[in-house]
Amino acid sequence: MPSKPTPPITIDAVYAAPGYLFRRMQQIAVSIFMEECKAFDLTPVQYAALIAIHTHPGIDATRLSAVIAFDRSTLGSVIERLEAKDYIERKPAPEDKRIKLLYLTKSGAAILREIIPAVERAQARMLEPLKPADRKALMGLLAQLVDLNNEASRVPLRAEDALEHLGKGG
Amino acid sequence: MPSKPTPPITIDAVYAAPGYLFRRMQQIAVSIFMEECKAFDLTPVQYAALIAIHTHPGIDATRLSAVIAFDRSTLGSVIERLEAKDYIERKPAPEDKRIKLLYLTKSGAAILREIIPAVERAQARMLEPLKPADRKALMGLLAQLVDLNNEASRVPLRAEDALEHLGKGG
DNA sequence: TGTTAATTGACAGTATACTTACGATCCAGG
DNA sequence: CCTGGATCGTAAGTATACTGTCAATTAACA
Repeated sequence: MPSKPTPPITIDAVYAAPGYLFRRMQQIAVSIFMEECKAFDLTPVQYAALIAIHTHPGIDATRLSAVIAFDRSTLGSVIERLEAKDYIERKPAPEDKRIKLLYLTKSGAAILREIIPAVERAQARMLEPLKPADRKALMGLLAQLVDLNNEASRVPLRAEDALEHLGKGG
Repeated sequence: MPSKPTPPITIDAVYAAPGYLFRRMQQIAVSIFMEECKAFDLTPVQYAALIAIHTHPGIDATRLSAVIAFDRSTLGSVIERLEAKDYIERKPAPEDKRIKLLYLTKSGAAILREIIPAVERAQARMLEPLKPADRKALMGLLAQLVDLNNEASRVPLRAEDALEHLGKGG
């Protein structure tokens, strides 16, 4: 059996690789999001952070990073930018001097309400080329895969654990 | 009908959004790639660039960016790093003083051969949690979606067009 | 209680991505 | 031949991501 040792080293293997397709799809998704939301000066990451703070007012940066599965280091600058735009504010926590609690400002709540239709349009456009049944199938499989691979990423999603500090945890 | 105007503004809507899942899956994919390939000091992007140069020796940076659908500006620094590691070399094109042609060095060809098993392991690990039939279904749908959305991204893939300069185009 | 563990936010450094702009160069038309 | 438009590489500026480190602070434990 002379053929098996060396797989063909060509670009076509890359095109079909899961990692390449995931990267490509992410690029496309960001591009569509930015296009639909260009009137709002909000990136996908900033949008997710705002939503999370809206859902969990008074959350701190570390827990926020767990709730949206973003890197904590990166989140620092994201928060800075949101604060500079006056969409959120940081308040020191009385019981723990290390922590700064995050809250939406009125501007932040307002832009969130306004941007939602654009975001929904963007999300719809990403899947638009597929037939409705295929969209469902793809999202189902992807949600499954992301969930099952949760621990493989450096910043696993901890949607539940992160909320105990707010007194809502079980 | 009082209920329809305002969709619920919660983090759960984000978790189910295509854009969020694509971003999350990309994070996971990069994480797995880096873990499997940490012995080689190559990022996914650098790997794809090396493969593309290996497949199309003498390609220039602009065409390379089209072949792997990477941003041209970003690619400049990627090429710099690959050159610094002595994996590729840039040679001026005699017929066009603007262009620099890209070639793999011996080190570049060697590391490519060595890293391939690790890359294959990484690609397999990304899909491992799914049943084989589901892996196929997911990859099929995703490949379809990426292809149909090709023009939506800032840097559409131009696998074929990019090669005409090499005298192989039709 | 006092030392150690762990946690939090911040920073430095590297690597993608994208936008815009600019000089050098090539090409097409006149 | 020469001017305008296109293309090439490059750079500056912004925004994610991740690694590693650090000081301050808190918690845990002997």
